[in-house]
Amino acid sequence: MTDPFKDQVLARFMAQRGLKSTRQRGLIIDAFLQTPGHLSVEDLWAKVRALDPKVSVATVYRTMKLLLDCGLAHARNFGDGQTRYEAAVGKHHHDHLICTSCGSILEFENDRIEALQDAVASRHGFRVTSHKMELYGLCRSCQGQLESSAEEER
Amino acid sequence: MTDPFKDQVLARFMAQRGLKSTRQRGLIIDAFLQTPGHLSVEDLWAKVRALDPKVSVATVYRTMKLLLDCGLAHARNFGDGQTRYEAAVGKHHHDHLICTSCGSILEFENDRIEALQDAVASRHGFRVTSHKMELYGLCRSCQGQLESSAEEER
DNA sequence: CTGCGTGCAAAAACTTTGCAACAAT
DNA sequence: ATTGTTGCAAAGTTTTTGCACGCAG
Repeated sequence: MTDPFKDQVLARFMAQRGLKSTRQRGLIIDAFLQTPGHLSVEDLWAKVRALDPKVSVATVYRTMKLLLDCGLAHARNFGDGQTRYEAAVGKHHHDHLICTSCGSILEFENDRIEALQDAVASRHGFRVTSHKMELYGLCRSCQGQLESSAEEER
Repeated sequence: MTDPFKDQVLARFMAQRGLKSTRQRGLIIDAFLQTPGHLSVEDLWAKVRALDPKVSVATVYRTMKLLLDCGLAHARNFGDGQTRYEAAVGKHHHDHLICTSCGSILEFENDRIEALQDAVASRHGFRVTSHKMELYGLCRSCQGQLESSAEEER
């Protein structure tokens, strides 16, 4: 693993629970942490199999659950049938703009929104541990392609 | 159907596409629109079967896709394996606070957050058509219950 | 009539699990 | 040695589909 902080998070988590560090876990976790973006288990499995064709999907699923539990990964659901995973540490929290036409995903972060979220939550007595926010719409280029209908500039 | 507006939306949608109005669709759509909250297909199917035991799940799935397409329903994914549906019209847009301990869901709306979302989107050239936002954490009562267990340092 | 809609069962797609062999501590 | 881990295949879940029959327009 390249990042000493993640390394430590993981090491402590595993030590606390008596988990063992295996070759497969190493492969999967490295591949996951080194890949930016939103990976499905299928994606990740493909990457890992390139390094070791014997690793089974089950192990990938099990390892992702591990990363989820220790907070190094977040799960996302963008509406196609698959759960996608994203590295969670070493990167600011961010949310997503998703183009419903071409499927492209743009990330953004906005502290003011986060602050308002916390405010809303505490108003309801909640202690927020995580959140997700997705904005769906048309990206710039897809808007251009659908230009046939009249529209105003801003 | 009880709501003349939804009625019209649906009627127009179906007319445009040459879809037919059947007893099953009526049952399913009525049951759906009359139920507040976040229904899984299973939930909805149960309600419909109480009225007509012969309706199949397949029809429920097919009808929900219909409602999704015409904008009368929104799909949600709260992280358990099921897609949940929620009536979309005649109710302000709202977001969700989800308790990760007891699973309770609280709805809220916040115009300032919405305004910021739009601002962020247009800064990226997006035209937003919809969004979802979910805050995960502990609700008031679950915070109380977990008070006893001492917090490990991180 | 014509074609869309329905139920049923089979099939898909995605994830989880039981189990015996295996590896890390 | 002991105990957690893996691969494989079987089993679960949730959702989709093919088909022949039925029903709305």
